[in-house]
Amino acid sequence: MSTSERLIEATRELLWERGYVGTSPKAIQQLAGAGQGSMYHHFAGKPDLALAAVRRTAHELRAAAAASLDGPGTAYERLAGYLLRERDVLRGCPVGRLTMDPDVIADDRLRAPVDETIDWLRGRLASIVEEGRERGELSSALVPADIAATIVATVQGGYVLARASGSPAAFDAGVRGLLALLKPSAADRR
Amino acid sequence: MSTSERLIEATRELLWERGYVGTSPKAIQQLAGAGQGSMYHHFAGKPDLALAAVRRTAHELRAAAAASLDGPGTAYERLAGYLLRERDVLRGCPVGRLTMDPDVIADDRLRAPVDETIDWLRGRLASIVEEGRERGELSSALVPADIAATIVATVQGGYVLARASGSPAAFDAGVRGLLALLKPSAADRR
DNA sequence: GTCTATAATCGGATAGAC
DNA sequence: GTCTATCCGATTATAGAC
Repeated sequence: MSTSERLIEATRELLWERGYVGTSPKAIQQLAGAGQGSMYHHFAGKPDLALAAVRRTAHELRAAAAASLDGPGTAYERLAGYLLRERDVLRGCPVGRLTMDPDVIADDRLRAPVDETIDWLRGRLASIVEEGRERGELSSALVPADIAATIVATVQGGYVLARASGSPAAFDAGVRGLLALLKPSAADRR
Repeated sequence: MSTSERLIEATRELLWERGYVGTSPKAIQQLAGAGQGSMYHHFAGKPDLALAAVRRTAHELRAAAAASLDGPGTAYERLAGYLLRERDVLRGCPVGRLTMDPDVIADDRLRAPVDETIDWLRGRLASIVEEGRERGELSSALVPADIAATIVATVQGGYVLARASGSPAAFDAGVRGLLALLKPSAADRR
């Protein structure tokens, strides 16, 4: 792996673990096994390197979500597949956690990939809910965009609950609760 | 207000805004209008001061939540009251945001008030869901502890969505979606 | 209780040799 | 491309005078 690659991967790791404010160039260099000069040769500075790292992480998250959401099955099954897919729950979401970083939110270039990823996910989930409604798999009373927001929020908030308690159990409980609420009732299958 | 009070209030403010890692003693002193010696006279150091600040914030959050949850009304109405109460959405949750701070999670003393607060909230919400089930106001198919986790997660995750997009709209959408899912259907009111 | 002085280390980067 | 040297301000304190 090239030095530039190692620097980006090290930055992704540290951003996930410690956030933007908590990640120093020195720590990145050590994890990447690269010297200072090397880092500043490949990247303009910390924000530049972070941008490359965040973009890559955002793309990967999108691909992983798409893998769950684009499969076969009813709308409910695909939503359940997404919600129940394996996650490193206690590490949290590598994209969502950046929203709590004031320096990320303050920088439009850094915030953009975060915003776009979450926005894309909401849109994708909304269209699945819409499909479910049309096919009578989900209650027609549901507003797709609202339910999509609820789903993404439950996942993002589930990480908060898990990290607060030090156990993934709370994340799982939140997901179970949501799936129970989404579950089509006999009345909806008309 | 005493110097010690001003230091705690300044720390609460900065922890909310910038997190633990992003908050320096110097910034606290400036915001509090206190000198270094003054701060180290009243508190042992940054962790000690942060602990005092976090405990107070946790207590206040609990009191605010209780005010919504202990009122009159049906279970659904009280849950809706809690979910729809006024919030400084773009600032996020002063307690929940701490879970993304590695130094807070690593320190048991700092994590404890966070864990206890969220745990208390989950319990309080679960008992309201349970009441609603017993009175036939909510579907008896719901598992109170799971729904409670879903509610807290939706709120915590709603902050993430809002901050990602730079607008409170996404938070509101998530809450609307959840309320629609919770809404008792004719079939449940038997 | 509060102030100023001092200090070791880190953060974030630039310069220039190799 | 990578390395070492250097820089300046911030971080997180401690010591001791007032």
